Amino acid sequence: MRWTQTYIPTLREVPSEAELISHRYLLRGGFIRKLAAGVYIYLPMMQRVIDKFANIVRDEMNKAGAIEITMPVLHPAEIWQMSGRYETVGKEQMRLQDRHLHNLVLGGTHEEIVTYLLKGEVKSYKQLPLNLYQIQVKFRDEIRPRFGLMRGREFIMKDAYTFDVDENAFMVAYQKMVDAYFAIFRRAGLDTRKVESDTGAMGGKAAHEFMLIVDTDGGEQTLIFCDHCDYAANIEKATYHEASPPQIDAEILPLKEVDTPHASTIEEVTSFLKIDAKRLIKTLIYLADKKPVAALIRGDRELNLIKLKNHLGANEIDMAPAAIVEEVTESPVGYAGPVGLKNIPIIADPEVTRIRNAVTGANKNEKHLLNVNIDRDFAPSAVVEIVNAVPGEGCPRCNGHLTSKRGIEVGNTFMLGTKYSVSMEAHFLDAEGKERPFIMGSYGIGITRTPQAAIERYHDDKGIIWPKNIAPYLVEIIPLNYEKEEHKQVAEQIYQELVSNGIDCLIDDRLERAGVKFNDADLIGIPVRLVIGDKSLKIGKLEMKYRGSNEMEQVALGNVVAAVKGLLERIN
RNA sequence: CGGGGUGUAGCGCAGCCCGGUUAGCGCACUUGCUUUGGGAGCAAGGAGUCGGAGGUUCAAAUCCUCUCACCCCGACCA
Repeated sequence: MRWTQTYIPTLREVPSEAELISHRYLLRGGFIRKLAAGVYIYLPMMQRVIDKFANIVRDEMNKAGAIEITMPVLHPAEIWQMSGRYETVGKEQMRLQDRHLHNLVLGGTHEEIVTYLLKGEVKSYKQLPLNLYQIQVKFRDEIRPRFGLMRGREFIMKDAYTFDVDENAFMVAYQKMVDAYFAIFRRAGLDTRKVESDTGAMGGKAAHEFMLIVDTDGGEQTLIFCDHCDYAANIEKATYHEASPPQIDAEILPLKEVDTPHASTIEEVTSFLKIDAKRLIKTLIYLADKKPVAALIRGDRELNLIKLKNHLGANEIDMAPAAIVEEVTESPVGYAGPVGLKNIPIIADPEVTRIRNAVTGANKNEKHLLNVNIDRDFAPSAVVEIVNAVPGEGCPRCNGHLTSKRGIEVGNTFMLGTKYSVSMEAHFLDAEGKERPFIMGSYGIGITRTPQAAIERYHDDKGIIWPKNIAPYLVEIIPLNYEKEEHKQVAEQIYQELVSNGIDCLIDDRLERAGVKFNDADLIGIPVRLVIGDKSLKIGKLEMKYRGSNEMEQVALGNVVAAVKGLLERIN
């Protein structure tokens, strides 16, 4: 392709809206333009990246036995009512009405639609297993779209759905998808990690996420790894055992109320009373589906809202507003404690039950209680782990210790079980003629998000460094002065040679100065750069350079195709 | 949803407090000449409903009210 015949509107200045480096380069490099919050136009360069990645996905999915279909984006609301998700997915779902005032939704995922499809079609175990997938636009009305393609309201996703006769068959299908995912990301030049994750609104028994580890601000998820075994989990899901439990007092002491003027935060209380935060019980008041609950965690821990939400089986969970806290605790915010707390469920983290002679709020203004003890002074209604795992603590699986990294989710896999087949009554007849629900799985890959994640992972201060297999072009030819007949002729000849050898090639045939071309080339990040200029032309050569390194190599004009192929072999 | 902020030429911004010529600057764009291995120089030029609506005033980008859009932070604190 010729630069002058395609459309690559690079920008010199940084658009003010972009925060993440990858988002900036997408805008500056002329890959995307914003139409509305979380809604983007994919320009020619982005289109090529999307096509290349989608083709890798398609190829590996096909190899794994999945079959491509295309389902509608527009769904009747009734189908979502069948599974019950119309009520539970909430405001993330885009909803609209047609001229007949019929309720419709724009699909953010397609479990209901495939299940509905197969419900009427697949009636025998002989027709299974089945794995259907599609690559198409999805809509999710995100609370806060941001970071460009990373969290958009409209985006492209590959979603696959498996249907199996039983648990064993399902595990085979699931593992096939996991293997396919690793193959896909490896081909795209991305080293991903599989982590355990929360199932969220999708439901089902278990789930995994495929994470690209990054060390930039783009790492939207916190991940927990074991330094010894292969335990890996999203912080939402990660669990742990205490590596060095605090010492427990020998004696249970009598309850005592003390004044703690102006000390309402953990820090203020611990420094005022000169105690370790590990002795403190933090009492947090939440509203779970509008009903107040108290969560007790140790003073040095962080609450894990998802764990709490899952335990309660709530759809929505929010911090209680001050007025509710005051009503429930009969005291100003900052002095809540479990002793004497009436009429609301008290969920305690297991660590809390192991503190002897703890410190808590007294449910009175500027007062705390000392020597609080479980059973004698309060009784939790449930004891469940509701705090975040912390680096340094013990691995739940082995003797190792936990560490933490940041990552970007590029794919996910869900073990759905029979959630959808049962609720939507999608059954088949097994070999004994018995009616059974499908065992299902669903599998997503962010087609537009993954390339941005790749940029977040592979870039320098001049621009993108595309992995070769998702790069918009493999080679960029830069004739330094296209007006010079010799530069032009050599460039054109090399271009023809490469193209006829099936190598994706972009030639910068603009009448721009060298500096402009170099800077744009660095920005758009095409892996191999061929520079044609007087210096090396004098000796019958051109210059070849990989975008990811500073080393330049001179290549004889007659040997360019072989040299380019050789270089492409060696790079990511 | 809560808090903060921004809307002025394609992009990045100044002007707004303290109302007063034809609303500026840089980049980009057009034309000409020179230049030509890391974002060229000079000259001439084109381009703006000052986000929208209403109001105050002799006079509004500037003050007031409403509204829309977008960005950032938060929703980890009892």
